[in-house]
Amino acid sequence: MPIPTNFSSPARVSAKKRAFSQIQEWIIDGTLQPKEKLNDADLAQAIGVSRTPIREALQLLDVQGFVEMFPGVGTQVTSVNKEDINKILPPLGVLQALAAELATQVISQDTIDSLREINTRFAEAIKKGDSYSALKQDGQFHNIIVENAQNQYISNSISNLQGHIFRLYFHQSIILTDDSIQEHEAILQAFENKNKEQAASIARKNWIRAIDEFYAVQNKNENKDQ
Amino acid sequence: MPIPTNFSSPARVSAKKRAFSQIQEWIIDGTLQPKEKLNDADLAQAIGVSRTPIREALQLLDVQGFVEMFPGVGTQVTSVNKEDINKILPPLGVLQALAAELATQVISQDTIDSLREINTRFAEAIKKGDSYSALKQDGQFHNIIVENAQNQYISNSISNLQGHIFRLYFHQSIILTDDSIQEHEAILQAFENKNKEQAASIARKNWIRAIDEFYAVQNKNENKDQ
DNA sequence: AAACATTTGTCCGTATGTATA
DNA sequence: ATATACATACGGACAAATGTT
Repeated sequence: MPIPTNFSSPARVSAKKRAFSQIQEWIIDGTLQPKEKLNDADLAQAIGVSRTPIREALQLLDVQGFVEMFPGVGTQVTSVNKEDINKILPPLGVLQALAAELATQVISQDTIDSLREINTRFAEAIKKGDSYSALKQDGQFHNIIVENAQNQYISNSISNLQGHIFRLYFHQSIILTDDSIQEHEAILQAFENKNKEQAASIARKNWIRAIDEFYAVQNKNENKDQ
Repeated sequence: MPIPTNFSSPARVSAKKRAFSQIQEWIIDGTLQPKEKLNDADLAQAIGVSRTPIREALQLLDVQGFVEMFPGVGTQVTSVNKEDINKILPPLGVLQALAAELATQVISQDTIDSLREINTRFAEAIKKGDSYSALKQDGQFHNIIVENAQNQYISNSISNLQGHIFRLYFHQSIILTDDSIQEHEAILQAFENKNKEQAASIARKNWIRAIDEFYAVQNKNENKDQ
């Protein structure tokens, strides 16, 4: 009997991309733990491809900072220091602020309206305590702004950082509070007023504030941090 | 006769890294022209390695935006629109500003002194009209600041953008003027005064100003720009 | 300290898929 | 439209390098 190839492939997707998405997902959701050593042969067998696409995927993950490759030695999942939130949010904040500033000049009222809808769903998710959904809505909100900035260099830089944010979420280092709801609305009003400085300022604050909140929660949950 | 492999390898370096550096250099200096189609086999022969490290190098260059890979079709050097300077400098500016802000709190007087020396060499290069040397000194100046910010996420984002700046230089889209000399000194003084807001503000201005100068030169050299 | 075992880095062959005649 | 030629994506094997007993 001939081998039933492509028995259940919903869409044409390269082995490399499959490997990349799968490994990234495993890292973000914690299936692959920080510091865990990655063996390409094992991964190849697990995902059902050869070592080549695995290696290629790992190199991309290396560039994005999800794994660390030591040439000739091995590859391991990068450690996720919770304090990294202090390192990720500032650059993400200034880039998002820049994106908001640029978007101000070109964003349409239609887009602003749909952003407002997203913010409504975001608010609902927060109220329900569905933090995963909240994070996704929040991500979509900001992604639309970034798209409107129409700058590939900004998009690339931001998307690299975003992956790490999601990962920190799965490590319970990030919380989203209802302060964000009002800030989102304030950004939208700045858009409507074509006030780019204000849009940038609020956008940056919106990201930086998460650092303080992170530590507030840390101190509440733990007697001592360090 | 056996093939004399590694006839002149000064240091142990992987084939992949050699391929990456070489191809990137060729793209930046214009040996490989924008829109030029890249063939793995040809590159492999030219560099003296097999196709695998070539492919791996091309994927990294793809992530960095130097080449564009069309799966199953081919790989080509990305086109370099001179207007891209408008897109690269703003994110680079805000990231460099952030780096300067963070560096302010930790930079030592020794480091400031050596930055001052670099700025002197930068000034000399400008006076001599040696724009390549000027660009390198300028790059080193800012790299030291970035290192002092001690934030890997910022460093990564910046280094991605920096490569494109160098490439634009080779396409005659970038000029450095002596305004930068004073601005560098102003940044150093802000460091000495521990004034992080000022350091950030000047650093950003230092990068953004290049956009205006670019257009000033454009308008001087051309009668009309599109 | 030396030989072993494991894993990585590299090579090259092949098949799938794309563009062209 | 079919067939042809070609480049790419992937697979599997070898060899160099590491660290381990």
